[in-house]
Amino acid sequence: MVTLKHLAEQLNVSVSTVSKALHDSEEISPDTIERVKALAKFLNYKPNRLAVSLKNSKTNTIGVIIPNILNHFFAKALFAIEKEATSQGYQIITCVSNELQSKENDSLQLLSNGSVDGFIMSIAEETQLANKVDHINLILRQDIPVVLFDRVSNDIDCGKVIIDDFGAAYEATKHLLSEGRKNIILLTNIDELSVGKLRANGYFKAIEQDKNYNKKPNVIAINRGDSIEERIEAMFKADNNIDGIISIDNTSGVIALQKALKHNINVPKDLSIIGFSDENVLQFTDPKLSTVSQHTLDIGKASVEMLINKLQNKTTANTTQTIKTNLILRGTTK
Amino acid sequence: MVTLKHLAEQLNVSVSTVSKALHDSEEISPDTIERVKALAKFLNYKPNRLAVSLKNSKTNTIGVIIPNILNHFFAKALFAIEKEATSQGYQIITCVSNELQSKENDSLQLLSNGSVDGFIMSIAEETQLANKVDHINLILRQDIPVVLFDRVSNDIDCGKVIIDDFGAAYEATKHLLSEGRKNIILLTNIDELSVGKLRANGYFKAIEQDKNYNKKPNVIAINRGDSIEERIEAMFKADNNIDGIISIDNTSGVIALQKALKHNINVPKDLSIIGFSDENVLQFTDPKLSTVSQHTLDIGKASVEMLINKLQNKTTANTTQTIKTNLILRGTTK
DNA sequence: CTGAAAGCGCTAACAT
DNA sequence: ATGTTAGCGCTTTCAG
Repeated sequence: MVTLKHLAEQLNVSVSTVSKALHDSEEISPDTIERVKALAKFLNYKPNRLAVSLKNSKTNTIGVIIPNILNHFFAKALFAIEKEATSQGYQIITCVSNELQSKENDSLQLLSNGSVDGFIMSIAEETQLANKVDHINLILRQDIPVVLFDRVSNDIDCGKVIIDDFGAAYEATKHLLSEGRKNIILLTNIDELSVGKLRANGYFKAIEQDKNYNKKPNVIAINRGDSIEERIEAMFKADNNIDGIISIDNTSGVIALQKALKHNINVPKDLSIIGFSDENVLQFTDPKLSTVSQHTLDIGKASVEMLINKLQNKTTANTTQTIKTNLILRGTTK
Repeated sequence: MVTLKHLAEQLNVSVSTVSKALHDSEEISPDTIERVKALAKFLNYKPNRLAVSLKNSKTNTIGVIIPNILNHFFAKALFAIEKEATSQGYQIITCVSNELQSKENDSLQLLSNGSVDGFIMSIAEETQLANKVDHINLILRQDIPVVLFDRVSNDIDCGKVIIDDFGAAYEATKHLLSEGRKNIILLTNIDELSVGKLRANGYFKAIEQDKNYNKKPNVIAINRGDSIEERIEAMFKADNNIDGIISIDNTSGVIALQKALKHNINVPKDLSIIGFSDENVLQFTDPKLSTVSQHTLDIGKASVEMLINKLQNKTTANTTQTIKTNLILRGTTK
């Protein structure tokens, strides 16, 4: 590896002269600057990032901890985070918590030793269920900024990027009601997560407000480990008057659609379905699923911007940014 | 941040004593070791990774460059890489090339400055099309080990982890032939990639060897930007005697199945379909797609193992490891 | 058993 | 305009 010292020796100048020259310091003669740069280029000199970071006490690196990279929402968020971070001159170190609090804590510990300047993360399911967030607050207390996205906690005082989960589900339900649907099911496999609860509340509120709707809210919560397909099959068998489904996670909607078609239910004539965004599965269905679009790319981008602002002391307050969603009506709604 | 110096001052010993104590050096008295460790634990001391890396000239970090994180194959590979690396005490820094040679090169340059000990990567489409791999060879020449997985190049002399693409497609095609299929189409949207070519060759070979098969091989290559759905619709319209489809990428098979069902073709009675693995879409189809399973997790794991062996000088030769695939017959084959 | 000192590669205040 | 020096946090040789 080529170092400043190498360059200095070759050119018979001091290390500091070389360093200054490469930074276009006023102190150095144009002539020297040119010679230094020429040799640096020739030898493909690249400043050692570790040394620079150690010296400056900043790494230009962001630690990203996501619960599950095989979930398309998080993959997409990671994609956006990587893109925005790179464009702002930051690297990212990625860790996957696998929904486990222990792994989440390990990653936090592992990286909070000078490896990263701050964290962007979405809380593991286990952490959220137990609402044990001390490990994250510990990081904050070490003055390492954290930005939470999607899955957040009220017990953590930090920057947050979320969507209006309540409002999005409320609007989606209202749409189904406006179609005149009389038997609307809410389908969820994220019942215990903060976002799941908020979305369910949006559904409850919309139902409750509608004087003409006679049925009680009806939630089908699918637990981890349960077969989504079987639950949905059973649902259709148990009640053949379902005329509206709102799925608040990113898979059960597609599966419901597929099962409905298999049962020869006419979608959207006799049954409307609205899912929460996962655009990548849309190409696999016909008709195409109507969804609440989460603008995942915006969420990732906003998270990076918020963290970098913190890192560069442009912001000091902890704000919560709400990314707006929109209902995209495709083939599974009237 | 707590440093060795802090501990040393608190305990009235020297920095080197503290360092040695924390490493259980024989030179230090058990008593001192205990005191040092107790304080370190109390203050939650964590060695600064940058300093350690700088000192030791190794980072215990692997640079991972993948073409597209929204492709489920790569997301899964990344998942496996992260998992195995973590379990072996390595961190990963993730970069996404977005199939662009320029971004691939940027990442390589960015990280080859002491940030990582080695790379695991799959070549960007652009790089593979042009077969311009100098930027990768440049890294190798700097003695930074590289392991390539899935998309490789003969012009790069390094460790490689691949599947037997030729053999997998050959076997899959043979299976369709053994069912007595007489009009088998090969569907691909990765026509230009090395793996795509190899798989197509497997198909050609199987067809060629079968004396009873009268038709010529028939490849439908879908280009980037083309609508997969439209191409497949057109395919079914143009020829209503298709009785076998082998899809060698991880999406066109599912789409073909969906379109076939829409055209009321009886799968698998009148049409068999075999895809290349993308287990995550399986839950969305009925019948379930028969696939060549790529064992993506094994690919990721093997890549990490190969790289770490290189890093730890356990291996010196550049080997190519072939992960075996297997044909999983589900609902879309007889 | 413990400590001093050098050095990893870099930056920056402080000479000259 | 250029050089000297100190120091970021750590490890390790060598001296005591």
